[in-house]
This record gives sequence, structure tokens and C-alpha cells, in this order.
Amino acid sequence: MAKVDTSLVAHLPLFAGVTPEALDEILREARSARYPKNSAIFEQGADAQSFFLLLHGHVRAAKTTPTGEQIVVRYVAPGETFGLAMAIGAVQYPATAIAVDDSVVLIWPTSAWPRLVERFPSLAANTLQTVGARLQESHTRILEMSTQQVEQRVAHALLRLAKQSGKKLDHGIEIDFPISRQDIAQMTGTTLHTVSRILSGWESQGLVESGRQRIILRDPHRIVVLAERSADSGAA
Amino acid sequence: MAKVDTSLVAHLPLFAGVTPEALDEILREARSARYPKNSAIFEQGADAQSFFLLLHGHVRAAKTTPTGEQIVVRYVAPGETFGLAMAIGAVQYPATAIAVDDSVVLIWPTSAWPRLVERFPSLAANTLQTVGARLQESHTRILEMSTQQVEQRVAHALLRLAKQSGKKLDHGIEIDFPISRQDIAQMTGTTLHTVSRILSGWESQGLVESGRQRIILRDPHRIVVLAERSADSGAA
DNA sequence: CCGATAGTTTGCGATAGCGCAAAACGGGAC
DNA sequence: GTCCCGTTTTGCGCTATCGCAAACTATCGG
Repeated sequence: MAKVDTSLVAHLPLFAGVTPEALDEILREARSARYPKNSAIFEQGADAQSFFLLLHGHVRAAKTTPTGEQIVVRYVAPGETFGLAMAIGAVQYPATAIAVDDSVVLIWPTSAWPRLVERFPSLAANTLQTVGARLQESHTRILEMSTQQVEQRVAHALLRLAKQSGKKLDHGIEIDFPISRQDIAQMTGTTLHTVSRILSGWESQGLVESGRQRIILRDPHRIVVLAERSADSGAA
Repeated sequence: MAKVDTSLVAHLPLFAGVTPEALDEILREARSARYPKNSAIFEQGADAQSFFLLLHGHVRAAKTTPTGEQIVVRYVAPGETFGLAMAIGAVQYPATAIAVDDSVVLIWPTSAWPRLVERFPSLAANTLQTVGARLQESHTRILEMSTQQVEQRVAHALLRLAKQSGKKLDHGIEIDFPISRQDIAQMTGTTLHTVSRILSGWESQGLVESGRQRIILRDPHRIVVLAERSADSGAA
């Protein structure tokens, strides 16, 4: 069992209110693992034997319908937990987790959760907060899907990604993991074709610069404007 | 401060693992109140000064956009909590809660939450479970909005309502609180017109019987079939 | 009992976005 | 350096669903 450096994770919201000694104890129950790019960390429907904390890299959580369609539930950034099925009372993972970049995670056995929560109640409180925040995001997403057109939804999605995982460049903000048109379509409830058309349009207006699984927001401010306008005209 | 009968609420998931004495102590911090039909319990954006447990009646939680459009986040049934903004770290209510029927609720001051959680850690664990369940429902809803057509989404919504708040009749299942076409539209991301058309169609096929703010599922089984089919034909 | 009001139904264009198909493109593997 | 494969782009017809408008109808208050 690899020793994990507490200083790397002590500041995370998950461990707020946890003493260094307690943190040490918590980390002793975890092991770490590396997942190469495009490898599955767990599959939807599998028994939830572990829960995870992402240290490095990026993970995509996606949900699949019986007929094979997928949506992206969220992208996990370093410092975030995922696969918390047990905390919410699920026996199986409700989604599939794939490393979209070479990633390093901490892994706890699900069985350790009740004990940890009992010894360190703030873990439950902290987890409640993060799950609550995700619930709010989901509601926001539902609101957007109900009331906005595709272009605005894509704008919102990109802005969110930029905020969560944006790398500042001198000429814009780059989303710093590989993401395809298809992925964005699955985040916004549309098709890769429509996303491609939208990005092409934006590119010709200098709003973004994009390529194969790569997007740079060149003019975030104008994208914010796009995201917020209700339905008026906008052709050049 | 009205005395609340513990026997009425002892069996709720929220209080699982809480001793009768503890429950008594928890309830002593609450007061109860009655909200008449169509009255607001709290407004989106208001300071979250209380959290609630519904005893009788039904409550609609709805989220409004800056431009005035609304979606229904969920319907609250007796025994469920709502307005848990503080537990998830929000200072203001993210949605508006309206009693859709004469309703009775228990009300705790937000300020009591940290103390209650400290004394009774299972409260946090139980709340985590319910919030987690709601998160999953939200994801399911997003999945549906992304991959299904309106008719299927409406079918799913009605089936869910029937399961949560259905009253068994000899000739079907009635949703036992007033719900309009508009409400269903706001649950499924469509317009009241489209919902009306769909229900009219179903009514003529004997699937449902409906009227002003009233819906009876006459043939739940066939509605399940409707909800599940992907996109094939179905005209009589 | 009757009128006012909120909810419902329905018709009819308009259109955003889908779905299919095919071509162009870019990057990595060998 | 070249080939191959996954990704992206783009054209084009189609249709589910919206949006507006107007008529209709229960229900409730008085």
C-alpha cells in the first residue's frame, strides 16, 4: 500500500475540519492507482466496490441508456471525488468512469465508508455539500435544456469547462484535456453535427480556436454574451 | 410551540437509526405550520432560514430563469424533506416552494442543523442518501431529455408521479394532487400545448382520463410501453 | 344560478435541429 | 515517410415541436 502525502490533499473541501492525524488515518485506508488515457475506471452497473478521489488527470462520467445512447454526466477534475455510489445508497455504479487523460486516483474500498464516517463525521457533512452542489448543477442543466437553444447550452458548457479545467493562455483559455464534439454534444443534449456547426461558426467569428479534441476560448467575454442572450438575432 | 407526535414521523428514512428519545429531542426544535393551497412556502433567492419536512399535502419546487421561464424541479410528497439549502451549503433557496394543496409542514430553523447533525450524525448520513437519490433522479431526467422525444418523457413523468403520489382507483391510478398541463410541461421540458395534444391523444385511446388539473392513468401498463419504445410507429 | 377566470383544446404556419451521407482532415503507428 | 482510423466538416431534406391565436369549458365566488 503506497503511502500518500497528506499535504497534497489536506486542503481539499472533502477534508475540511479533519485534523492532520485523522487525515493520515483516512489516507492509510486508501491505495493509489494510475489509469492510462482512455481506460475505464469502473463501468455503469458494476458493483460499487470502491470510491475515488482524483489526484491527477481528468475523468469523464457518462451514463448510457438501454439503447446505447450516452450522456456525459460530468467531467471530474483533480481534487474531486467520484464513484460515491455507496454514500448515496446505491449498490451499483450509476455511470461509467473513463480516464480521458493519464490519471492518478486514490481508491478506498466502499466497505471503509461507514467506519470512516462514524469516526470522522465531517466527512459526511462535507460529502453532503459536494453532492448538494452537484444536485444544483444538475438542476441548472435541466433548466438550460428546458429553456435554451442549443447554441446557448454549448456556450454555457464550454464556459463551465473553462472555469473548472481551463488553462490560461495569453490568447485565451484552453480546456486542458481532450474533448471531442461528440462529448460536448453529450453534455448539452444535441448531436456532434450541430456542435461542429456551432463551433465552426464561432471560429469564423474569432470566438474560439479548435481542432481535434481541443478547444480554446479566444474571447470568453463574447461567449458569455452568447450564453445569456435569449433568442434575438446575431448574424454578422 | 406545538407538540409533534413522534409516531407520525418515526418511520421516515430521515430518522432511520435515531432513537425515540433523540427523535423527541429533534422534534422539539421544530414547529409546525399549515400552508393553504397555492401559497408560497419560500421563494427562490430568499435567505434560507428554515428547512422543512412535509407532513400532509403536496409541494411543488420550481426554479425560475432570469427571463421568467420556470421548470418544476420536483413535487414533494408527505414524509419528504425540502428546502435543505443549508445542508448543501447554499445561503439562499435555489427554488421556490408552493403548496399545491393545503399542506402541513414541520419547520426547523436553519441554525439548528449544525447542532442536530453533531448530536445525531445519522441525520447527515440519511440526508446524504436522499440528496444522492435526488441527484440520480436528476441525471435520469437529463438522460431522458437528451435522448427521448416529448411523448416518452411525458409518459415517464406521469408514471413517476403515479408511483410517488398515485391513488389507486378501481379504474386506474389517479395523481392525487392538482396538476396542470403547464406543470407537466415544466417537468418534461416542453410546452403546455404539446402536453395537451399528447394527453388528448392518449385519452382517445383510453390510456388516460383527464380534466382540469386532474389525471387518471387508466392503463399504466400501456403507458409503460409507450415510455420505453424508442421511436417506432404507433398510430392506430 | 350565473358570470368571471383559469385551464384546456385545437388549428396552422414556421423552424431549429436532427439524421443520413459523404468528403476532408489530422495524428499517430509502424 | 506513409497508411490508417477516428474526428471533424458540410450539404440537404425532413419532421417533431414550438409559437401564436382563437375558441372552448369547467370551476368557483358571489
